[in-house]
Amino acid sequence: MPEGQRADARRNYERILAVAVDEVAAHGANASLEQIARVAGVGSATVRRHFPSRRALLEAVSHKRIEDLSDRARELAGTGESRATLLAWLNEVVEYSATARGLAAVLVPDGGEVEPAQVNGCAAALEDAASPLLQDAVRDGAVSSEATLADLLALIAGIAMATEHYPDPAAQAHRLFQLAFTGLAPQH
Amino acid sequence: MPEGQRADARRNYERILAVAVDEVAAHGANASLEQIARVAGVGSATVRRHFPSRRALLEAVSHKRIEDLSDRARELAGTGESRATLLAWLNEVVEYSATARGLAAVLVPDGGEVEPAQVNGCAAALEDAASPLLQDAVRDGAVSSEATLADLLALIAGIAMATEHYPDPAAQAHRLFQLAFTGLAPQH
DNA sequence: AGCAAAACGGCGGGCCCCGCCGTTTATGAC
DNA sequence: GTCATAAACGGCGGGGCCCGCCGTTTTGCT
Repeated sequence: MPEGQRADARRNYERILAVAVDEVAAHGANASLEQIARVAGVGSATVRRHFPSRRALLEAVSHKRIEDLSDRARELAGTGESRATLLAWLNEVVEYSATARGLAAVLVPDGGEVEPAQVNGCAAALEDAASPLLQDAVRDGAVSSEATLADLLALIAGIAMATEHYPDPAAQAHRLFQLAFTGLAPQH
Repeated sequence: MPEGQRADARRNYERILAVAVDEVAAHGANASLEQIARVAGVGSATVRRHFPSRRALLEAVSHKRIEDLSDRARELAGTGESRATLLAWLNEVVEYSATARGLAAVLVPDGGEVEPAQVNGCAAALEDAASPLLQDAVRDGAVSSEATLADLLALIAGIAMATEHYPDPAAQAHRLFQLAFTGLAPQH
């Protein structure tokens, strides 16, 4: 949001964002932009001015949650047994991805990127924040050294997408993630 | 496809299905039904008559592959070391899910189901066919007894969805699945 | 050949996204 | 307070999509 923005524009931005949070929660990442405009009481062009793409809107919708998760990762760093700490944080990502619809979509590429190198500030922020957690767990030999945070986040996003329409999405997402974390068929 | 169907209807069905396979491969599970009608040279109502929902179309598109995978599971049953056999089959599912777009979508609920109990003949067919592979691996203690085939297929579907727009979707999907299979942080 | 029913496709309705442009509104300078 | 300017607005049209409808066409059987 640029400096020197007019007050009315700012008000509209906040209003649209608040409505978008609710609409995405109700209808998922494909919630109608025109419906968001209607509910917010603005024209559809106004929605587009503030959020030039669906992805931009979803990123804004998820921004607070991504900040919360990043803060949480920083809180957890160095606080306990490394494996359990990492798992606790990842379980919070799973929980958010499964309950806050739209988050999974911004954690992975959506095919609309012009420059792959410039995408995914959202995932990058989470990776940066959780990097110490992963490093501790790898250093302790508790976690596969091959897994990157990008892998972990993509896996969680995929699980959230696959379970979105299950009767209890969050429970199913946690179940699948737990299976993957522990390993479906670990080698001894 | 009903018995006693007219020859023209049959020809249209096959034509639409052939075009749908290509369009879904090119554009993913959300390929436009109208575009499929145009390319097939039929009216959009004809597409709907033969495939009353998008899911029905995707299931038909994926039918051959699901049959192939089911056949493959039956071929593999009892042929070797149980863990490796199961993994080989699952890797074929990963490969198909990542390269044949549309398959992931039919492996999980899509929110449109009226009766949950009647859905997912596709996943059920794969589960049935691969059940002996999983049982062997569980019996041998090579695979977690908690994982069901429904879990495995949902996980693979999620991975395919999350990696769909990566530069090399198949490689990324295999990577993520391998991590999950071996375990991100197996307990000793 | 005639008939009945299956199968067809064009159309309208509603919705969505997107770009456009005349109108409105907020802001800063005087 | 006034005025000018540019930011911001919203309505509209275009194109696309999905869906239901219904008159027309086509097939297959007698």
